[in-house]
Amino acid sequence: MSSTDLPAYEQVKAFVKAQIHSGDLRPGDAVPSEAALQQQFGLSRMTVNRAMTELAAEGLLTRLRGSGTVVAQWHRISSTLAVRDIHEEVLERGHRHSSKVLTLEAVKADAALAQTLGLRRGARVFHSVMVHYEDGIAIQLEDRHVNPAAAPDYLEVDFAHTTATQYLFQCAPLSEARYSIEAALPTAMEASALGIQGSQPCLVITRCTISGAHVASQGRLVYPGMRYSLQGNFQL
Amino acid sequence: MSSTDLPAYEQVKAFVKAQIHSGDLRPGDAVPSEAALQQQFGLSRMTVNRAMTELAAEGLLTRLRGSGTVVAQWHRISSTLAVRDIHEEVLERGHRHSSKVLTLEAVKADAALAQTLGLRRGARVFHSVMVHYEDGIAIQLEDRHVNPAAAPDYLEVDFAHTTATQYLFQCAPLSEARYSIEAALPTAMEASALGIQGSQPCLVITRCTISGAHVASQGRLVYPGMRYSLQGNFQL
DNA sequence: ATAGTGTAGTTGTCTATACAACTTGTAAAC
DNA sequence: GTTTACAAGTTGTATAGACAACTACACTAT
Repeated sequence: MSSTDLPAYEQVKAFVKAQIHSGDLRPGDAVPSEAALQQQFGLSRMTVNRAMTELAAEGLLTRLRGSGTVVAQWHRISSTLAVRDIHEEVLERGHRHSSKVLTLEAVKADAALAQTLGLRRGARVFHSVMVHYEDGIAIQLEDRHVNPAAAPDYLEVDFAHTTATQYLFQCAPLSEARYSIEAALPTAMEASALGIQGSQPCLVITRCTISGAHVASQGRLVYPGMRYSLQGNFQL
Repeated sequence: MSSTDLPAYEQVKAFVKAQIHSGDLRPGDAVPSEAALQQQFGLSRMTVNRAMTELAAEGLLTRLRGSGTVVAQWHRISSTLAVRDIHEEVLERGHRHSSKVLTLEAVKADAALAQTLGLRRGARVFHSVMVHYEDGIAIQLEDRHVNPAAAPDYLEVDFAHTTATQYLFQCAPLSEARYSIEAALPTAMEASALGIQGSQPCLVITRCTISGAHVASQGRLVYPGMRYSLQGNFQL
């Protein structure tokens, strides 16, 4: 019966969004109180409250108990950078994925690595280097150091049938991650593995995943700049 | 009286999070139903429902009406890339911000630009190029094309007292944005403006902001790779 | 065996109410 | 004028109940 089939709280959200959208409500402006919206829409306050609470969680509104609700100053783009398996990612694009293991070994941690993994210097850590291909073209080089405490059998894994990300997800559930994205030139080794020239800029994602108390792994993901870009879309 | 001062629904969230955290619940595993948690915690269903709904919104759980709740397969990193003013950003880091306008003009749109801005070829658009400095060091080159429909007085703005982002926010509230992040070499002009060598890789963010029906602006933001990195942190 | 039916269980939404915590402005007391 | 006290308005949280929409599974009739 209502205009559309959208739930009532979604309609309230859409209404407020539209007003921000159109410039009717500008950052800093006061938004009608829940009581006002409740009357206007003929809904219970809980329903209106859900709408407003969600908009606040999305970052569009700033609410203050006792004072009121205003349009937030900065609209955030929440780029959901997925920590996910590149295998799945390639398949989702409808392409064929393959990979090659270049290195799979145990090494002694140097000072820097020991610090990021939370181990003492000289501790045994696993090291792997792999290249991932999309339809035969190299798109990612994955240089990873793994904490043995998180994945004791890392060296025995058959990476023809699973990927490092997949395996690590299984044996060390993700609880926190830190990453940094920068532009850099590949090392000579990386350039040759990716089949590009050493002067070609690459997107480098350095990622550190934490599982419970352990730092599970530290990875350096190198993407050829010409073949890859991180994309995002932010609506409203 | 409850263990902490956290609201009940937050305690339920924390409980489920902890189980995922510890590996007690793994991706794909079934999570207790709302009815079960309701009994276990002695809460009403609405309270438990709020907890679970929020966890689902955060991407930790996947819920299916009629079927149940399972731990989500991929934990998303929501990197909140803020569409915000670089001026504020620098000040927040406790540094000094300054900028220089290199170009501020009206030009005729070529085919590509006309398409992204949703105008016809040859239409009048505004074009600005600025360099932003943090404590005197160039950190961003901002090359921007603006739709006159969104900001008619763009050429008259005094960019000594305001920034392009700030001004555009005022006259064209943001409703949607698309962006792409890639590594690339700067053009000769960009390199000299930033005071770097043309062979130094840069992080290039191409951003397109949409305000209502108009595409308000299209920008190319170039960051020297050695001086800038996008950082993110994802907890739980 | 197969198709259809029904039932129990699960999540999605909504209501009406209640109280708590907080802000703001006004009025009273000093 | 300054401080205090109070009242009205606002959001945050929680409850108990209700119905709808959907799934999964067991059971029945064919």
